[in-house]
Amino acid sequence: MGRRKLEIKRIEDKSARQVTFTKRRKGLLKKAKELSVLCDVDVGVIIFSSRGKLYHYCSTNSLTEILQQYQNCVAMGPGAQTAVRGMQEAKSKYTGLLKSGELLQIVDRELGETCVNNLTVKDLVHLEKQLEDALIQIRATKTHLLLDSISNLHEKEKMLAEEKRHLEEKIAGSKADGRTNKMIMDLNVIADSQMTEQ
Amino acid sequence: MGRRKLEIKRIEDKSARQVTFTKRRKGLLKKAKELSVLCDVDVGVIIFSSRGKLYHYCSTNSLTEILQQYQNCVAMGPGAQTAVRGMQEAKSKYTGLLKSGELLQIVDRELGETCVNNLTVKDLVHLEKQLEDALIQIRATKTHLLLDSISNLHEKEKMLAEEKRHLEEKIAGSKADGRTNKMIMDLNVIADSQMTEQ
DNA sequence: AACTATTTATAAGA
DNA sequence: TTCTTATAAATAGTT
Repeated sequence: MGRRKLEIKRIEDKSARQVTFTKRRKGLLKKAKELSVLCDVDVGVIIFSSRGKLYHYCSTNSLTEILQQYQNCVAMGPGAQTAVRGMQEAKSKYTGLLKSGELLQIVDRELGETCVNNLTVKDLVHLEKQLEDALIQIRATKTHLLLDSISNLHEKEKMLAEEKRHLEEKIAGSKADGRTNKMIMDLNVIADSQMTEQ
Repeated sequence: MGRRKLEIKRIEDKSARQVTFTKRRKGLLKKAKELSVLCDVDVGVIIFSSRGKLYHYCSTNSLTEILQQYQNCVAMGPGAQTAVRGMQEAKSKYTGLLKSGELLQIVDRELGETCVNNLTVKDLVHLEKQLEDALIQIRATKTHLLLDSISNLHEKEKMLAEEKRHLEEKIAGSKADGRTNKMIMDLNVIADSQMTEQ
């Protein structure tokens, strides 16, 4: 839908790709919202730009809610072990920010012009303060990240423990009164209803 | 985009809602795919029908991978946001060197952005190291500048002391044999040469 | 960042 | 339902 028909393959021109990304990202999020409103369904969209910036839409309060539904449905099924591997791949794929000391280059550029620029001790004290403030912020962020990560892991641990308990109860129940056949029948009914649903 | 403009609110007629759901679901998943291919980004879409049936699209092998990335980002949520806000305040306080806080802008760009950025602890450690290196360099330059300044002052002190000694000698001499006029001429010559010197 | 010529998506009709 | 078609919406290339 534009001046020309566009072939669906990676746009090589970086600038054009960025423009298209902005336009289509907006379009996708809008359509997700419309779908959820018009049809009264839960929708979640997650977009990671190549530089790792996140954009998302979620019809409910938190995407986490939808993700949990999703993980209940799917992650339990085929391969839950691949999750960890996938995460590590994603991490190593990340090229890292401020590649090859962009920051130092800037400082160098400023300091290199010292003679011409008539940089004073006062200027340096100022610059020093800026860097110290930046460091403090970085460290605060890092600390928060670590603490949040830890509490997140604790949450997960609790959830898993609870799930385990539930499963154990179910197993104990089915062993106790021989309802195995009934259970299988019920599952088939569920499967059929999902197959006929559009 | 149909025969009529459609208001974006829940479609009450169940049958019409179902038809629209089918069409728009297909459209959304198609657009998600196009976005990921055209712009080379990771995209995940999750749709739960009102009856709990799941539809999804994922640009990578498994949605789980994307979800992990997402949870990495969100995990740092509130804490990081506070840090970012603090950063922005700090930034607005500074003008001067690195015009309009170029340095902090850069750190800000990397750290802040929207509510989320795919920053890991590793990234922060990297950024921290860069800032520390920059600080070391700033301080070295400052020290150098201060030492230079001090030795410069010592030089000047020596020179002035020597001049003083010369002048005293001359005064002593002129008192002895009445060469006062010649001495004044010599001082004028010195003053002129200093004014034309760059 | 706007514009506009086209393509694409889709609401209603058959 | 599925197919068709008129129309709205999205957007590619341009300025």
